[in-house]
Amino acid sequence: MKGHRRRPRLRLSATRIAQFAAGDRPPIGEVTVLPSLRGKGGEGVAQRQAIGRTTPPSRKRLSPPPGRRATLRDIAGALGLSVAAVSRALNGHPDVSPTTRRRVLEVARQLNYRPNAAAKTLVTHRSRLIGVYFLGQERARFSHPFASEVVDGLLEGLATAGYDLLVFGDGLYDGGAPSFMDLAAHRQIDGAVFLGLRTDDPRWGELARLPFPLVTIDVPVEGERAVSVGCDHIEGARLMARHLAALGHRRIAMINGHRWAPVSWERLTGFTAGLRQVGLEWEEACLVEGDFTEASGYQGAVELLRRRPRPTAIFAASDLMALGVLRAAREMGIAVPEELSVGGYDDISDAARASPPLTTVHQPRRQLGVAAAQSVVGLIERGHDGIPSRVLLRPELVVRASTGPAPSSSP
Amino acid sequence: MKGHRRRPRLRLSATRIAQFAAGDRPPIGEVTVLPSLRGKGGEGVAQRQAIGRTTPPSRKRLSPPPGRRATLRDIAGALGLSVAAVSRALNGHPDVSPTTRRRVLEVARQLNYRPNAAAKTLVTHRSRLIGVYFLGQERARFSHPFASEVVDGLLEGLATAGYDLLVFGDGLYDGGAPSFMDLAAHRQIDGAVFLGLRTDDPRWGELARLPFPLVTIDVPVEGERAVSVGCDHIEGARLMARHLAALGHRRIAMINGHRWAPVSWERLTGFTAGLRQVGLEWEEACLVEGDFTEASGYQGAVELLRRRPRPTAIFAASDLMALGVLRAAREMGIAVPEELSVGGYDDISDAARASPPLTTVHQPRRQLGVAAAQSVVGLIERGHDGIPSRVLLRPELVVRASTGPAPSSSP
DNA sequence: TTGAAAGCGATACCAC
DNA sequence: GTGGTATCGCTTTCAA
Repeated sequence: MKGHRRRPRLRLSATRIAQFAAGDRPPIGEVTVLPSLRGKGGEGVAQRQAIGRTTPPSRKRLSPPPGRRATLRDIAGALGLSVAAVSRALNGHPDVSPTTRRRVLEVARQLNYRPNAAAKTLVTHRSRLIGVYFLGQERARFSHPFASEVVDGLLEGLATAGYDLLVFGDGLYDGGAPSFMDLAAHRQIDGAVFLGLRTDDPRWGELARLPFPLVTIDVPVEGERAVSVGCDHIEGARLMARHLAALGHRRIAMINGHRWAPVSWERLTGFTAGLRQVGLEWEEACLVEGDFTEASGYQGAVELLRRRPRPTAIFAASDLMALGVLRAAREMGIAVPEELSVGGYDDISDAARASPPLTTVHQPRRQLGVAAAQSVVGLIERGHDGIPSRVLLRPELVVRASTGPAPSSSP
Repeated sequence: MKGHRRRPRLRLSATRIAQFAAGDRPPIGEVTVLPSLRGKGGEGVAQRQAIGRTTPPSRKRLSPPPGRRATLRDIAGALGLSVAAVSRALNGHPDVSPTTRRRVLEVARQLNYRPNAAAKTLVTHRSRLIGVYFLGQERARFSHPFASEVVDGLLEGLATAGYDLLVFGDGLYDGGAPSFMDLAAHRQIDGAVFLGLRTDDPRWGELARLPFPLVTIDVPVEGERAVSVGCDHIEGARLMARHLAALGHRRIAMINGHRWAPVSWERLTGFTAGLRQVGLEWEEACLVEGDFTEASGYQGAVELLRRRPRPTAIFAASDLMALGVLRAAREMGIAVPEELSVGGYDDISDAARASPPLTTVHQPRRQLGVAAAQSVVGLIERGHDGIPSRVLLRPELVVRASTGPAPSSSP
């Protein structure tokens, strides 16, 4: 491996931009490569010394070293200081004279200095990198309607705190599910966020030994170095139950998610509790188990809608499944909401645009991500003191056209 | 900074899992922290020597050093080799004896050795990190319907090649748009992918000086170290034009994206060319400029639908805008497709579920991402030889219910 | 084929 | 306050 780098040069033709702005044609950037090689080894040292000699601690305007980025040594050399002093000045240590700090900062700016994360990581054992694990989704990671917005919030929260995000995920690597630790070890991540973790994941035991803080979304985990962030799904499902009951429905069915997701248990619990609160009985027979996907919602609906007497309302534990229910109803010629009310969960963007628009339980997905970010960062930087071990955000019922009064007579 | 690390320990109660599987209650992981500190400094050296002494080159079963990850020195010590030899063996250099390599690999496995990316990056100046820049989207990054799936493909392609993905984006950092280089310099990324780059971005000139290969999505850029990946939008828009014309439409309007996106020019060009091919005239008056958002599509539609004679078909250069058109038509009491045909572009997931389902031009988004990944990696590892400077994927017309025969009489 | 040693760029300890 | 220096884990000459 050579370690050398070409430095490309791009010239964007301003005329072309102007032309395109005038609706004429699109701009084309032109990139040409100049053969200047990246300096290394002895050459680099020579350059550094040259900088030290030609620029004594004076007011001369400095410019970045050619062919490579400025380092602490460059700043130290230009100022006649030691790298140690420069490092302290740059990192805000108290034991630097104000004058020195000022001069260091100024030269750093002039040389366009940027700290080298790799070097920093090597010596501090801290990378300022957070790993996000997308679990149980073969292909849809960022394009998963629920996960994507959580990750958006996560990214925002982490950027604010000065952390970067690294993505891991099932199905991305050869040879089945790789160990969490293997993925993490290479990049020395400081913390991790888990999305879609199932309780039957063979690697559950591994979470044990992760040498960094972790946050799970929607999966309760107890411990000093772990935080779980999620919505209060018991409450969310309860809201839906009361809404349907208030509309006069009595034969209410539910299509739940799979049993390996803690949220399934929570939503079922909340839903049945809600029905019970208004004096309705819940029968096990009204429950069908899906897996959160559209297809499973469709299937579950077909099964439920063939029963006699037919349920007048179906609560699906995810919007995707609820969309499947709508499709099944449409195909079976059952009018929504006249003959059947349908409730979903998540409030994904498709929900509002479905026909009819879906009544659902809104989850503040972006805030979930932000909360997750704050939790990992808090755990990393301040330890578990003052960091809640569990963060529960409030879900909200969104009533749209897919639910309506119970039909007076049953088919 | 101490550099010390606690090692957490988590015990997952197996009974609880079983109970939950039985529908009883959800599993709770229990994490407890043991006070064993991470070794460093002198301590670490002592451990290493101990390993070297207690395990001479024998067949003894080795285990990872306690409290820290194994390093090359551990392997070397256990085998009585030099770190240099171990490094060469692990990296597949030819100048190692087969026996040595075998033994090194075996010990590495036993010690659960993982290379340290930071150390490697520091010396090789290669990080195996690719930066993806989300531009021009304040909040929706991963949750943007177009971008998310491209990034999914990108991630997949990169993982296959052994690269990781780092995310940058506008609005993530304080103080306005930061320089591309500033973001990249810190982490020493090996290459970059740009999404949503506008031709009026003040940082265009900066692309010039990026010291690594770059790929733009949907923005043509020429140069040895740059590749642009996208769809053939001229062709895509042409397909839509011919489809609408074939349905008998004569008064056809278009809502384009903003002029700072090269795709806008391409789609307009293709659309007018398509109309011309079938003998239709294109009037500038039929063009409204939006900005790809739903709101701008709505506005544009309101404007167009107030005109007399009213257009009988509208082509929106993005599905989001087309959804806005549908909303406008609905509010204005104009039936789609009976009185107005609507075409979109992108085939986002909402398109198929819209009512009526949207006729649109499908873009293979995931493949776009995969192609981008292959391009950056190719550029990095093999230089520009044999790497196409531009990759154009084929779009596809998807006909759904939002387009239909032109109404015989005009309102 | 292997080993010794010089860094890569930064931090932190210990003197002064 | 400041400087010298060992060190993080690894790659890469250069000798042996």
